[in-house]
Amino acid sequence: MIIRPSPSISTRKQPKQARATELVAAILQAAAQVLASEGAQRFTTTRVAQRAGVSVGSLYQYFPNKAALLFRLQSDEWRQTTELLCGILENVELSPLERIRTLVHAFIRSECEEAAVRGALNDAAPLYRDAPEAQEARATANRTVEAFMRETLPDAPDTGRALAGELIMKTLSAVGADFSEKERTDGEIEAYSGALADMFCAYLKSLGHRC
Amino acid sequence: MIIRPSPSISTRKQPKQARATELVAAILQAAAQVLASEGAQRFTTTRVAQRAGVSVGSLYQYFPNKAALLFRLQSDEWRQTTELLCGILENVELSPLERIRTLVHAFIRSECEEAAVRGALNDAAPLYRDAPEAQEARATANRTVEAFMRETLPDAPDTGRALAGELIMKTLSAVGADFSEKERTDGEIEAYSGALADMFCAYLKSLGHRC
DNA sequence: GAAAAATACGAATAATCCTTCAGGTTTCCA
DNA sequence: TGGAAACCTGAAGGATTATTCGTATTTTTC
Repeated sequence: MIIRPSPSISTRKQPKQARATELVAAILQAAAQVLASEGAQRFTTTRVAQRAGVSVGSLYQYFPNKAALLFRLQSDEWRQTTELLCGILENVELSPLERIRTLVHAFIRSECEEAAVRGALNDAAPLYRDAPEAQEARATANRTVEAFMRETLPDAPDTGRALAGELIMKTLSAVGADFSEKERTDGEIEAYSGALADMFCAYLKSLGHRC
Repeated sequence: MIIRPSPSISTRKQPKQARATELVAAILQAAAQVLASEGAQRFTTTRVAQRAGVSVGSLYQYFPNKAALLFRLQSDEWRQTTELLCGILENVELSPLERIRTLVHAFIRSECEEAAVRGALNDAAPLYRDAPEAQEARATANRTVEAFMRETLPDAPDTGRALAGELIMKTLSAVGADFSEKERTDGEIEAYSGALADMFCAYLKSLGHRC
């Protein structure tokens, strides 16, 4: 059993003036660039500051430590992805299975668009994933999926439904991360997300979804 | 695009005397212990040597660098898992779908048995995964799966079959890794591997497997 | 039993990195 | 306009780590 000291990620200070806001934005942008071009291994607060054209000290005024900076990047990605996916899930014009298909496609494509950043962010996950903030973010995502599953499988027993939701979500995120580790062509993305959607649909049908 | 210098992992020297063989064994055992108890972050050659009761210098006589030691651990796990799974895939007394079910269960269980080591090994993957040796190991695994898929889906077109095989393999390994990140009860393992097998079977059936 | 080969040792090296802090600059507001 | 608050700086501290290499010990060989 691994016990990692959960890094304190609480924000240190909020920018109040315009220049500070710009500075934070510059740092975040630089951080993503460093992550993408140098990898998680060489992701360094000094390097980020240098790339942003500011001093390290400034960085530490708005991020208490390196983990906080990484978590912020991850958090922003999450928010972006969540919005994308929720929009699809709530689109009542599509049947549940069509929504799944659309969702898988959108997710895989979005993962591949910034493959380098997301891959490196994944490699760095041990640094921030045990923070309470990160755990709560995952819990929120779970609830959305659960609601969708209730709609898709109204007759299935609660436990089976919850399990199916968890499985689909885990599969999507884990396989998406793995898939986006290499650069992919549009054709590959199309084929892969199609197959993944096929698998999910076949599974849901077998669980009693009436189509 | 991330370009990592691929760490040279070629073996440095083979133990020729009995004491050297024992030393290597002690190092490997200690390495697994350190990985499990301290995590990838604090996995250090010095710490491994200390735990093994030998000197760091001795470690570096049989492993050219830290990555090589990690890769050796991963490699041993792979060999072990591969043997387990091949045994199941070649069991002609079971139908293909029964084999899938058995395989998924065995794999998930095996992942969970040494969850701590495998999880940490995963976290450390960036250090060794780009080595040519690691890439070749993955290629070998692919061929086994392909052979099985040919048997399971004799009528499907080649491209679709290859994709399905890749998808199932990726899903299994990615989801297994994610699932084993927390400690699991036997019940959870049973339920989860059952659901995963259900999903694979439903998918294969939808692809035209006659059952 | 002595030379050679293999093995073991571990202090020292060289490099990297996170984070702080004392002191200067800019912006705000009354 | 002047003081307070916010902001920015970057050299330096403190800590960790991967790896080497000169030396000492053990085993093998002849």
